[in-house]
Amino acid sequence: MKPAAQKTARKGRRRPVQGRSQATVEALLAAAAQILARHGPDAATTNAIAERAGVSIGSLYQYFADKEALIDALAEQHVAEMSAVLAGALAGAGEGTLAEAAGRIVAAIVAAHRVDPRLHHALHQALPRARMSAIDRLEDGAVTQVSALLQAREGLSADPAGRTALVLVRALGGLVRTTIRRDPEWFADPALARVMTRVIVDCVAAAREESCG
Amino acid sequence: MKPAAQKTARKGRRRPVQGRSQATVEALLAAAAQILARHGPDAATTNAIAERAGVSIGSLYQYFADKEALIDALAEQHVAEMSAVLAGALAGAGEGTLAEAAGRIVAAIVAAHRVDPRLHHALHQALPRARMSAIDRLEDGAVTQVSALLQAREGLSADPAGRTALVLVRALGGLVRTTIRRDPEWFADPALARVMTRVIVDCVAAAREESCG
Amino acid sequence: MKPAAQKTARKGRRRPVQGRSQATVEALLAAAAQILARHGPDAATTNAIAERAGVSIGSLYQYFADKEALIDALAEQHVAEMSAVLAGALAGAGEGTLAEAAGRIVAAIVAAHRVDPRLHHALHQALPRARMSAIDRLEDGAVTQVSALLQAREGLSADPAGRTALVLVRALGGLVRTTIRRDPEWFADPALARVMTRVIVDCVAAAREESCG
Amino acid sequence: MKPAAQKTARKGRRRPVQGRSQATVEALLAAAAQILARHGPDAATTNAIAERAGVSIGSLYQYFADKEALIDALAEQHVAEMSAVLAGALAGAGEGTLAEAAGRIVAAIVAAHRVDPRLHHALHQALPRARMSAIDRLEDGAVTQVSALLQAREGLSADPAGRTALVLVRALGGLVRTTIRRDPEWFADPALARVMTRVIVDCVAAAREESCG
DNA sequence: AATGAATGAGTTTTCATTCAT
DNA sequence: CATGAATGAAAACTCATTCAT
Repeated sequence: MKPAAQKTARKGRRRPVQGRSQATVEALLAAAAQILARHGPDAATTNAIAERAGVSIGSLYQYFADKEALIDALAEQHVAEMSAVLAGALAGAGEGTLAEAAGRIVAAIVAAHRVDPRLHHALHQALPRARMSAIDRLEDGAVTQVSALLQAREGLSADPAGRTALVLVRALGGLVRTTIRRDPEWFADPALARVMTRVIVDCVAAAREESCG
Repeated sequence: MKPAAQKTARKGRRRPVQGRSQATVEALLAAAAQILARHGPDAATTNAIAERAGVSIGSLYQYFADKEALIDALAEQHVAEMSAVLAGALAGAGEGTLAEAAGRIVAAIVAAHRVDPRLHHALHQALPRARMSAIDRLEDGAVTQVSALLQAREGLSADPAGRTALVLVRALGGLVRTTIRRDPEWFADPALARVMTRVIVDCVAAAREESCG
Repeated sequence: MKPAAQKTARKGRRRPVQGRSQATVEALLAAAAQILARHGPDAATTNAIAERAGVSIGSLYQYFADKEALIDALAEQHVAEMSAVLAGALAGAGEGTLAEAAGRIVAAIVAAHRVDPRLHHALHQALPRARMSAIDRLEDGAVTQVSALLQAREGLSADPAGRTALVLVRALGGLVRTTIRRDPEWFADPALARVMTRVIVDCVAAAREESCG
Repeated sequence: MKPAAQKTARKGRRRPVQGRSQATVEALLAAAAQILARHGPDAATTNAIAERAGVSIGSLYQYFADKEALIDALAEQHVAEMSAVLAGALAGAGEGTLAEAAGRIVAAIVAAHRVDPRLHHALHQALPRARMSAIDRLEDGAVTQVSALLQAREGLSADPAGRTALVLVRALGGLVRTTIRRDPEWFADPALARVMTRVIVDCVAAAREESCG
């Protein structure tokens, strides 16, 4: 199911089940996340990761087929965390007026990006083009959820709902990522959230018009 | 004036004066762009670049202090091209109704990203956080232009105009970049342009309300 | 305490703890010494050193931050050996007549230079002016010992003793080094030792006169 | 006759006879001397030398078969200058008492080493072992002159005169070179000259005793 | 399982030298 | 003859990966 696990399994590495192994794997992932976030992709060598994890380089290869598998697993983990935050924040997001709902969607996107913005950026840089999949899947999940919400709330049909969700997630995601990198202090500004909310409301309105008209 | 040229000079590499040299430099930049766009940052080794340029590795170092200087120069060039396209497309963008103006802004952003989307993405990956400056400067230029346009057309004051421009450029830029990477065929769809135009119109309306109200 | 070790540590190379590592480091130093002595500084490339040591190039960099650190460590080792020989030969050198003492000093200097004359010369060539320190420290040590000996034996005060020791060590050192390089066979000639002994006796006499007169 | 010239001729480079060529060659030698003296052997690349000489790299190879030939020629030139100084200072050195003569010999050695001490040291490092010849020939010349002087003045026979001259030249040369590198300010101290003079007088006395006894 | 020493292919970079203009 | 762009062999150094202990 999990591609990283598949790959790991494919090359014959065991999936960790026991406590000690589990701890080692977690230490490695945490070390990789830390180095990536703090020092960027170039600093994230396998030796550096193992050292920071307090583990021998041999142990790293005990649990990950190669460096790629480790980075993939980390991306997977990070995406799962962001997804969880997103899903949680989006739980009752459909209630109230459209503006209220939009505000909650915005809050959810922002909250998700707060999980580990620097790691998020580093993974964007580190993941080879071909396998941006982990991060792309995050986006897809967000789109699906937002689309479902739009259909349920606004009675939009699948197509305009999906397209609108896609536009919203990508546009607001891009805005959030760039802002978090370039003006992290402005990121907390409620004015930004207001603008984003407005964009959602308008987009939904546009979709409804298009759909009905 | 050009930072890349400055750097090159600073480290003592000759600036090309003869025709032959000029051709070599251009071949190197073109080769780097091609490899970066087609095969990603990891494939862009100095040897590979020199080889594809049909030039010896020594020639590469005749004109660029190191690999970084070459990538910087390429980023500079690419950003200059995108800026030129953007500026050209934004030239008479202020005319007509707001919707028409917005449409032209969208067209400009799209046109700029059409210059070399894959290279653009590769540069995003290749440029370390510290030296994203070239690409960031492109964004800043776009923001400045859009902001000026808003002030001139809509009579907005500097602050809301600048903030609105920032939001628009980042949001639409993010949307465009992701879409061009993941759904390049959808990129040409006029529906996408329509949504983006609508977002602009609404954002401007919001800014005007906030400003006047 | 050992600068070379410090440097190695500073740049993050491991210090050898296991027996295997220790053997590798020794093999590398021996190989470097051999190549330096037999073929000169230009032949002492890191690859050549690793190869002659029967070790991969990667192993060299496991233990030495860079080529400079390796050469420094070798110089340190060589100087330590020469110092040990010198100190040993100088141990009871103060006994007997002045002529006898002088003879033993000469023997000590000669013995120290016999340790590895060709390596000694190669290090002189290989060490940049700035980092001749290792070899200079050897000279300083010799001066200190000879100076102490003169003060104890001849009752000279610190200043003339130090100056005389400096002159003797540098003059005889230079003579020995040049002779060992250009006329190695003459190096063993007792006539040479006789002349050197005579120089010492006379210099000491001169120092005593100057001091007393 | 001149080895460097031979080599140059052997590989088919012309010997410069015309004014312009002569000037180019001199500029190249001067540039090489300057770089060697100021920045050491590693900085003395052929391109750097040509550039500092204000001449194209091609011109360098017009007059010197390869880098070695250039360095050789420079060594030749430098040795010739030192030889000239030495010969001049040694001209009437045989007059007066032995102490006076010795004083003049010392002055000659010192004067010769003053020509360009840093270049002298750099050449010592730069010249591969096999071809120290230029500098060695300087030493040989000094030995010959001092030996002749001893024979003429003191009536020594060839053997002890030669041996004594060899010892003196090498010992004092070594002393002078080390001192000029490590304590350049002390180099001018008349006390140093006094000690050196004393060494000569004593050595000569020893040679006479040995010869007569 | 864990360790960490060892590996070596692959990268960046330099510099003596050539040769077309 | 002079020029300087071009060359490419070779050097220093890195880092993912293996394997003996």
